[in-house]
Amino acid sequence: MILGQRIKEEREKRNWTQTDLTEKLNVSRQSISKWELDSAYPDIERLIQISDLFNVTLDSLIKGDSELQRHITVKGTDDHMNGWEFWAHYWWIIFPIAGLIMSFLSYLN
Amino acid sequence: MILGQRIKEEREKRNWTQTDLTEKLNVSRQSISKWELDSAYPDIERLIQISDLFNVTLDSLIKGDSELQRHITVKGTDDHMNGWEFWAHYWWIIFPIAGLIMSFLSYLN
DNA sequence: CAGTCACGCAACCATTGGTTGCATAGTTGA
DNA sequence: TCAACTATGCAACCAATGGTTGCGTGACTG
Repeated sequence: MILGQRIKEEREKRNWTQTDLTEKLNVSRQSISKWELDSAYPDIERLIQISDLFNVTLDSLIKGDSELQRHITVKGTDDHMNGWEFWAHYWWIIFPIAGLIMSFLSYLN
Repeated sequence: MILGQRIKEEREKRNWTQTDLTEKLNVSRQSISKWELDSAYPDIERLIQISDLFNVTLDSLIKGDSELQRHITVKGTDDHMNGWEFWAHYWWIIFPIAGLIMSFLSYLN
């Protein structure tokens, strides 16, 4: 579980102490320590508070998902995708490849 | 809390019974009933399983967030990013633009 | 109307998240 | 150098709650 790591990360990014978080989330400092050490997990209500406080998605907190990783997940579990979905997923790789091919063709000219 | 509603929604969308979910998630049928009635919340590990099984984001499950809302949130809260973060975020757009510029330059040749 | 399916309710139990209190390491300043 | 303070981790305890088993009920169905 990556959650503890992520919470600590976001906290330190803001130069907050665990005690600082205490006030913002209304829990004891120990709870926060536990969360960060993966010795316990915050309950759902507090998870929402945390994601709101840090302005990050729950997926980013819990799964450590970045946008990119998320696409991979979707891809791995999508049983079938139509043409449009394919484009929506892979335009970012098709685009530069197309660009490179174009430049190569121009070069041949 | 919207979670129960969302789970039920995704389950019924697939015409699954609670018992069907039982096998896929390795919990008793009662637990699932409780989740859907907001009489209990699945623990984090199972939440991840659920989001993977249904192929939806955790935010969508827990907050009821749509993709759109999610993007707005993410975008609106990025406070500052250093050079590297910028690259990490935007390489996918810089890449194809570079490709297009290259092809254009080759064309001028 | 017996059998079955899908689901909710109630009671019990075990897990675990949260709290209080104490210990430790690092830092600061007289 | 050593008290004082800060930031964090560890241990023990307790209450909350998630999960399970067992039972009840309404809706179909042959």
